[in-house]
Amino acid sequence: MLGRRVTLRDVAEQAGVHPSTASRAINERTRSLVDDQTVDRVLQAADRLGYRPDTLARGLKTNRTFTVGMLLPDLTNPLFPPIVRGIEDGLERAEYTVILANTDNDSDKERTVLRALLGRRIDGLILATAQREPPPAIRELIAARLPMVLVNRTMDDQSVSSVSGDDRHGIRLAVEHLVGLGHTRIAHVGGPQRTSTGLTRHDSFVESMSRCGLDVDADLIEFAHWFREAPGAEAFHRLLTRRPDVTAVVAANDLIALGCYDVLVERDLTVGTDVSVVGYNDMLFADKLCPPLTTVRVPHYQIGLRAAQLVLDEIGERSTEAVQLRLPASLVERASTGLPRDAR
Amino acid sequence: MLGRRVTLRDVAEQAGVHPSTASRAINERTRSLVDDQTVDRVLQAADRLGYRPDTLARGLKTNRTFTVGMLLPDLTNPLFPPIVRGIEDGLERAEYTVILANTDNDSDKERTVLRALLGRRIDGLILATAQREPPPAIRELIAARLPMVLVNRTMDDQSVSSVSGDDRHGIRLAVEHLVGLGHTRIAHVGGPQRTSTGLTRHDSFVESMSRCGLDVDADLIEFAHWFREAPGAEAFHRLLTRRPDVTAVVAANDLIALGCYDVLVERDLTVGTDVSVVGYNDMLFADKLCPPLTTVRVPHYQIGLRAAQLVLDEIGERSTEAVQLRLPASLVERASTGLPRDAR
DNA sequence: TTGAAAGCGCTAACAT
DNA sequence: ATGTTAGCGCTTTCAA
Repeated sequence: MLGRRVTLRDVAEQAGVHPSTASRAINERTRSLVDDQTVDRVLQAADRLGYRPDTLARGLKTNRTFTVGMLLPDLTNPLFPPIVRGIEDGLERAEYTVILANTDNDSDKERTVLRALLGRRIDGLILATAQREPPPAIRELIAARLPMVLVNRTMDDQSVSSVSGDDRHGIRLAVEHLVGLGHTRIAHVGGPQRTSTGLTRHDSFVESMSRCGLDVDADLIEFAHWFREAPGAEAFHRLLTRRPDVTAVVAANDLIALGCYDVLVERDLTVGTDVSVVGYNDMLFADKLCPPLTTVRVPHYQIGLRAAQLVLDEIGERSTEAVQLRLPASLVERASTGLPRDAR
Repeated sequence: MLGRRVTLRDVAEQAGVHPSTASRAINERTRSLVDDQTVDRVLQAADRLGYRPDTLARGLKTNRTFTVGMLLPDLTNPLFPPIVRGIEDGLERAEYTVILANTDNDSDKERTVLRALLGRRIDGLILATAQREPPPAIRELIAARLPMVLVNRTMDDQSVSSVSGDDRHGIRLAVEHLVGLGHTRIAHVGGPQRTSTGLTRHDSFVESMSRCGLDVDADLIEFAHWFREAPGAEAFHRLLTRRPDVTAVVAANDLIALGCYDVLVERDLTVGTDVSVVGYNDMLFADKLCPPLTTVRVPHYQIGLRAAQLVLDEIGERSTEAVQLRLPASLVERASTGLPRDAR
């Protein structure tokens, strides 16, 4: 099976035809050019020998590698596995595969891994690392019209397609849920504002509060440097020190919400009774946390699936319009939210 | 940058040398064959033009694709992201990349994706799906001497290298911890016995119990069909119905432990006080569960890292001996274990 | 309908 | 130290 690779020439020889004929017979697209009987002979020979087309050699000729690259901050962030899984499944039918590259939010590393991906002649790129303002390397690729799709984020320049959840609506659901419970002093721990997710969620928080007739004091908002537990905890710590009267907090994502949990526990406050917490993403095990986290569900697997389809479309046709897909978000109520403590 | 790819010929032309000279100058391994000044000229030209070697074309010639494949059941199982991340990081320095393929524990799918991987001429294979008895396709690859490394699992035939945690010791730590707390009626919800992990953990459970002077009644053991919550819950349900007197359970992994949580909650029993539960893996958020899970920590990232090194070694040298690497496991005590209820 | 020939971008023998 | 040549496995003109 590996001793020596079975090549198209071997198949052609077996079938008693020229390699180019064998190629035509094996490729679905060109099969109609070949006599039916010949097709049969070739296919049988291929089968008998266990022939497997060499994707690379084919790519060298056709200028297609059947590979897309994906840039993401870190696969161990629970947000990404379902997205990646969706992408993989979406690419599979087209016999495409994805090569992942973790950037660890480091722009040097991003450049390096991007370089490696381009060295492999990827046919397209999926970005989960997009900032609102793309770095020069990405800008160049856009200019060069490399098929590209953003997941979970958008760029200010909307000439690149994206698939994300409806963050504006999601945050509104979160705020309305808390207001419905009777909360009025609601805080927001936002994410980095250089990302569209951070910006949109913050923006929607402010808007939704106003819409509910609540003042949004600037003290009620603090930003985490990054969408992780520790920066979330730091931000919420600052906020709570300044405004110990808040009864609820909307976190920009679930990991930041976990950071808020830590701060509350440290201050001997009970999550859900003393202070309500809402997260964002409904990540894996959000339902198993202590207490189970009320959060906004985003269809991550679907996001990945649609992103795969979009990038395949762009690879297929030379000119598709950029689209901004926004999949619906929904609220999942669990035990981390409850009536405000002064209503008890 | 993409308009037309910069090729080695372009670089050679710029530098006023023959393409093969340019190739030698650019490749570190052959650089010494070229005059220093020429090297400089070539490197400068390459830099100026933004040349990036074409990994595929190179692979076609050298019979190396700088790619390894990885078969895993499902990336969204929290066990895998840290392992994959370790593999990716371990391969990076060698400019290798990994292509993931999810099998969903379906042997048909495994064959299909394996076929796709082989079509890409992977230089090696990392298996996270190993059963104790490998399927024929894998057996063929072993016979063909495709560099291969197992992660987190081993095969009965030890001719393939593997990297895993020390399951035998890990389970022993779990049992001793429970015995130390005073438990005597300790159950085990095992994993599938066709996997080495399932088998070893069960085996070590029996051995460790005996070593502690406790009888291992056959009723105290039940197996989950698979390492996930639902099968774990079903198994523990059967067990508890038969033996409601157990005060502690050692689960074959954390997800099975979560299944046990569900069963206990359903029966109005409190995890950690009514029944103690120990998991295995210390997966992401095991510390944030309700209650935080006592479990055995396995260094997954390190497992991935070492696996990457091993497969690179095997790819590099034509004949390395198979090794079975076992990295140390340790117990992490949290709130899901406590004194037996009859000791309170 | 099939064959011949060329070439994708690169590297490795061989020749100079 | 460098150039020449050939070819990895495949597809795609162009001819027949």
